[in-house]
Amino acid sequence: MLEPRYDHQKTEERIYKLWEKSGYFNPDRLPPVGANLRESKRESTRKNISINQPVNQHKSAFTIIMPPPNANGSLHIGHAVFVTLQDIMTRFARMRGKKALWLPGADHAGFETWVVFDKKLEKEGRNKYEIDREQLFKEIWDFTQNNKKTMEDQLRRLGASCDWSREKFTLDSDIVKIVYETFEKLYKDGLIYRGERIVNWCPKHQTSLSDIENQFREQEDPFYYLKYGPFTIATARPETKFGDKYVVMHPDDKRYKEYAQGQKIEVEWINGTITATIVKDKAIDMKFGTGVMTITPWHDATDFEIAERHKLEKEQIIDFRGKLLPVAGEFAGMHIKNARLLIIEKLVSKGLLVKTDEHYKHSVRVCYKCNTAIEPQIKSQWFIRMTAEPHAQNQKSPPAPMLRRAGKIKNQNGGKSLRDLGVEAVKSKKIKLIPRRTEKTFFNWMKNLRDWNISRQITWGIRIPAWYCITCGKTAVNPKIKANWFLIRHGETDWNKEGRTQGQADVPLNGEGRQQAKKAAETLKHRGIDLIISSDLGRCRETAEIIREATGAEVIFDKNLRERHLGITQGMARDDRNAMYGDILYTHEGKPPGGESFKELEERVWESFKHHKKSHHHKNILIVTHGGPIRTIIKNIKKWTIEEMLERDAIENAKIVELTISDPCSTCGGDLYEQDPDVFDTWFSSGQWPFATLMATSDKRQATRKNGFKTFYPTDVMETGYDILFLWVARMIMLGLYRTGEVPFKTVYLHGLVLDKDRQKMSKSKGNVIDPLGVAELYGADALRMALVAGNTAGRDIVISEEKIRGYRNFATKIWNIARFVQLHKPAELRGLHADQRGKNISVNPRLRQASDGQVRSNQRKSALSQEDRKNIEQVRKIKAKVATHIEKFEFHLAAETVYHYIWHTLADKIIEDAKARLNSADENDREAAYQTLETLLLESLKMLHPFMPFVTEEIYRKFEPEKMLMVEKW
RNA sequence: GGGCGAUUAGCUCAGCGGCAGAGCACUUCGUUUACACCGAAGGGGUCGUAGGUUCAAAUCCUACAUCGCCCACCA
Repeated sequence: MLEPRYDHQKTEERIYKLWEKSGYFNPDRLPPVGANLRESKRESTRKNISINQPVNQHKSAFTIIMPPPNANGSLHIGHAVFVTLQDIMTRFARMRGKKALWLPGADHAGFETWVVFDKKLEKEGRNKYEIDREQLFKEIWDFTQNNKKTMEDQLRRLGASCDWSREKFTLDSDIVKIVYETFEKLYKDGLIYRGERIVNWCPKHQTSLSDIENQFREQEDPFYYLKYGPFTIATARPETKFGDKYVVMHPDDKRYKEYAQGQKIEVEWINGTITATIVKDKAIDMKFGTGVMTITPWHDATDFEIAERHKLEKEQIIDFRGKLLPVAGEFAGMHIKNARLLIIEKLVSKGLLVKTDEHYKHSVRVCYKCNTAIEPQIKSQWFIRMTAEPHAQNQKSPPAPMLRRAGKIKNQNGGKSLRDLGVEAVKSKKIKLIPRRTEKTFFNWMKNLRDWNISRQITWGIRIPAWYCITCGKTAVNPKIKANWFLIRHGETDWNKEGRTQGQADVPLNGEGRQQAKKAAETLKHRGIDLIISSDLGRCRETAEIIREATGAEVIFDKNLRERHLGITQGMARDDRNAMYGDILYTHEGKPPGGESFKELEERVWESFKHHKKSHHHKNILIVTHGGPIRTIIKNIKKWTIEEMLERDAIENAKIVELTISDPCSTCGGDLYEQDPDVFDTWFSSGQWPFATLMATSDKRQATRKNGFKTFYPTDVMETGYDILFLWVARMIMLGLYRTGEVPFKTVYLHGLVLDKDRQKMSKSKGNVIDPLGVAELYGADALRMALVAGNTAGRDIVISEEKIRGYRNFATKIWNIARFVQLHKPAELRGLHADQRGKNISVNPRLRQASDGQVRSNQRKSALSQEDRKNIEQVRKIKAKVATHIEKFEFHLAAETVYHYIWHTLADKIIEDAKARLNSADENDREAAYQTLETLLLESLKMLHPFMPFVTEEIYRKFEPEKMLMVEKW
């Protein structure tokens, strides 16, 4: 008997476990159609099934790839929206007999996680720049893995019927491999290039960002009109103006027709007289200001493009931390914030400031995460070419130099650009966006696409698979890596600390040195070191020993890797040594009394290195040695002169230098490479998510998985928030089409943001955040799901309030009580019988069920049903069909409201009320018919409510059909 | 500057050519016998404004007003 009140807290977890245990989340393990039996019963009934049923009737697949939540926090209410909508579609498809796959995952979320983790470090009083790259990566890895685990549990709490056996993380090695292949293919097709181009630099996070990772902030700044020779130019950023030596005007501007392109004039400028060159360019707006401007190509995108067009020189004025470079003269080294007013003062004193507009309003690009003003910089970065002709949409932009070889470009798409591929897929309706109006937004954005910078200067992410030949700099994309070699200097000694010359003196590590070695060992632990080759001097030997303990690699010693012998200077304080022997020490061939020359060291060490490389080139080797030998090795690889080498900073204690060995470089024959230090923009990897996940789920254990991609791709629906239409959806469309030749999904359903009942965006600072798990705890996941669906259309923001959720909790109780009522009125002769027995003995119920499915109607015991009964059964059939149509048309709100209305205001308020008298009737036949009708209506209602409120419906269904699972019942 | 959207009951929103709808809130009444997380009845709207198309407009078209979102290299 059902409890008087439905207790979601006791039920939901139990039901979820039941589903998960059944294995039916995995479409490969769905029961044959019509053979819906619980796990425990399966074996015993298998024979029966095979006689009557074909083994698998699940012909077509239905696939949704879950937008992988960022593994840097826990789920918020926005996640609950996607869980609800996607679960509705998946459960509906499953009940419709499809091989329904909802593939879950999590995103490492490169920059976003980096920002979150950075804040965490700040709180802990740590600085990310002082943490070793490998160490930092590992910490963030652990952080994301923990979050991921939490999120998985949360998804379960919300009832997500996704196939956990296929779950993927964006950093899984099989995913990374696929991402690398895409990168390589793009490179070979000429759609990806590395170039010195202007990028959006966030000075706080010290990385470049793509164009869409910026926001615009309106602000008011003083606007300075400056005298520049015969012209007046205006700027809001005087601190960039030091190097301005081009003055640009529109070619048609009559005011300046006396000036010719290329003409040179002398002008008095901030730090003295400079020679300015006249440039005529149509990018100038004649109506703005004086119609003349000077340009700063290094720090402004427009200026950069003008400079590219006219092949002008570019000079960096501001460094990557926002400080002025030597070109700024007396202001060099100052932060631009502090320098600005001082520069203005100087301009005033030189009589160069014409006037100031104090209230100039303009929008400034800011980092979308930290709101710091973006500082455009020129940097060598990887870009994806989005358009057929570089910047063709914009006559102001010429082809970037690196793209001049346009003629060579070829790819399988008949030379179509990524943009064209995407636009055509949507235009031709191969991909449909819901709501339809977002297609306009999509086209509008695609029209103005610019090349996409995918390099990020952060640690957290997928390292770009580009290696550069250390000797000549040639690029090798995704090369076959034979081995990784590491050079490490020993840890600190007391002599290091005191600045005493060590040479070959046998000095032990100090405490700090041992700590450094341990830290390095931690880092190297995961790098698969096969062999450690160490200098035999104590400080190296100890370092090697510490690393051996962590990595388990064997250690061999090599005297030839010792530090340079410094003869009588060994033990001397550095200053004294340099005073006495500096002239000799810092030349190639000079040597101190009793010591070695640099040349001798170099010959000894380089011979040794070459020897080891020859014998161990296929192994991962760690060489533990000293500062001198490491610099020597690098000098020889890079073919530096001794002067070039001496210019470089000394190697720090326990500093690791990484070298990759691959096939010899086709240009110089060298086989040592260093990897690009940058990682991918997260969206480059998540843009490949639909095909990457399916390609990667070819599990060795299950033969059926091998065709995972073939069966489930293209996927059916991509359901996500409209806020990432450009960031993610557009990229998936383009990369999916490019890589697989097919659309990644047929329909895109975009939902809105979740707002509170006052239409406010939820934010932690406003304190109006609704925690979906808290709500699920309080009112049940079913109630939350219903509240998120009802009354909301695609693409519109979703307003949710506690009252609304409470309303649907009441609904769960309502249907529970309907079930109680029905159960309570079960005629005595039907009570205590199991469902299948009942079927055999009485066979009323199955017949009714058939009728409700609109199938053949049996004449057997027809008289038992009243006219009204038949009408009611016909009605529920119609309602169910209507609900199905709504779901198929992605009108989830209408589907939900239809079910709600039927159950509450038709089934409960009318049908049940009308049935009360008959259920107490003296006529046994009538009583039975009334009951059977009600039970049928209830079970049909449960079916159509199930995708929306899976827990309570499953729980009730089990009370009536203990052998069956509603989740896989036929709709 | 360009694009997209919204304006319907007190609130949140559906409806998008055929008698103005839902949930919540409100009013009145009811309830021993599935449910007060309930039931019955009810009040409440010139569908932003002004034109137009149509037999018929909340719905289609055109302006306007107000609000919101997205995109954008006027120095």
